[in-house]
Amino acid sequence: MALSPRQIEERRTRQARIVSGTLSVYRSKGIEGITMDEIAKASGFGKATLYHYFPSKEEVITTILEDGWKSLWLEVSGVTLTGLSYREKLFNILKVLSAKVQQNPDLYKFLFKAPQIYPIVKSPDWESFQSRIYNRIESILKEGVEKGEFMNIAPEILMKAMGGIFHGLLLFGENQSTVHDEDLEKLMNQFIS
Amino acid sequence: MALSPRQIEERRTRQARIVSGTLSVYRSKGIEGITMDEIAKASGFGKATLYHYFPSKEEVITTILEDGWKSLWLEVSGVTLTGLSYREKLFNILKVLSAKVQQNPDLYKFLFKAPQIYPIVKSPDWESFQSRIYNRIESILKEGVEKGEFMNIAPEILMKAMGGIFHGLLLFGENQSTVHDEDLEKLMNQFIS
DNA sequence: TTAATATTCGACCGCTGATTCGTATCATAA
DNA sequence: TTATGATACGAATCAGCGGTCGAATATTAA
Repeated sequence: MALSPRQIEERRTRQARIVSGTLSVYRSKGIEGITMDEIAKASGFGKATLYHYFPSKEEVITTILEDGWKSLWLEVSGVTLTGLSYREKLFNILKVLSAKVQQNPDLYKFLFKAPQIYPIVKSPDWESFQSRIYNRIESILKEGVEKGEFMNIAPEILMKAMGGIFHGLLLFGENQSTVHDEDLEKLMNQFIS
Repeated sequence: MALSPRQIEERRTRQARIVSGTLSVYRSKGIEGITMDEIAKASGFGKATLYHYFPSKEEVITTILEDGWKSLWLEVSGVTLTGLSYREKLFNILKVLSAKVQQNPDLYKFLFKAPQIYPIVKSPDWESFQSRIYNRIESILKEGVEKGEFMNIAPEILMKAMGGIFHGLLLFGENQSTVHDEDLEKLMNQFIS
């Protein structure tokens, strides 16, 4: 018997509740503290019930990764770039990324930390979103360097350095005081040109 | 009965063998793959024997952290800074760090990754070495900014960004192609001034 | 030589955490 | 109203891992 629309809707709501419970466990107990018992407690279900909504813990994790990377990608892909200088293109992308990240830092910390700890996730769909983002940035860097708008250094290195700055500013340390667009822009401009 | 010098020496050798086995497990199986069974296999001892040389797994880990951070600090503290511009001071320090890190990337990846995963290591002696390094760099940044030699931005932010670059260039990704001093210098100069 | 100590190790113990079982209740289509 | 599936969950089960045990073998100070 097929599920009614309402039932499907409710299933989704409960899945979302579980996902959000998982993130709240992450927030309070760190990534090692994420156990099915804790997720159950935090999301208000019995432990066994979780398995009606996700086939495994891994699936909970990958759902978070996928939702997160996808939403970042949607943000990035929505940025209009036509008729802008490379510097502006780059900065516009970084700006939306930074806004998104700062609006829910724990989620985005999780996005970077989780894959280091649960290494071999089968069929990592989320990676495709991640690489779309990276590719878009990297190609801007590459063209910017070619056109002489950016400093003349191998684009891969530039990319790594950029990624590092982004990480350092937004995701490092406990108390990430908010980073303002002006600071970000200042640093990036300085860095890139 | 006290141990003879030779026995002490041999103990140390075996401890070193265990430490190095641990790092090789880390290299091949990642940080989650580090179990006492694996360490035993990799270092050529029976599991029980490990406990004659280290009281616990945690102690193996902290030994690695301590040795690593200490050796970084020794390198940094040996850099002469008198009579140099802030830019040169900074670059000289980064240069020795970079050399050290690139000469054994897995070890230094481990130095940064391990504390994220084994969070509450009692009496973390290694942290003192870490903070000595950070302090030395941060104070150069601070003075450089004050004296107007570096770009005018809050030194903490500069510090985070610097740390990020360093991470990004040297410790990120699987295939860290070697980063040459010239690139490092170019990036830093660009960035800082 | 011999008693004490150092060294070695596989098998076992206890715990933790993911997953499954068995069962009970609820909603709904026939 | 009743049979089927959806929902719920605490109690088992099972596996992996840190750490210990007990016994064997080597070394060495007397």
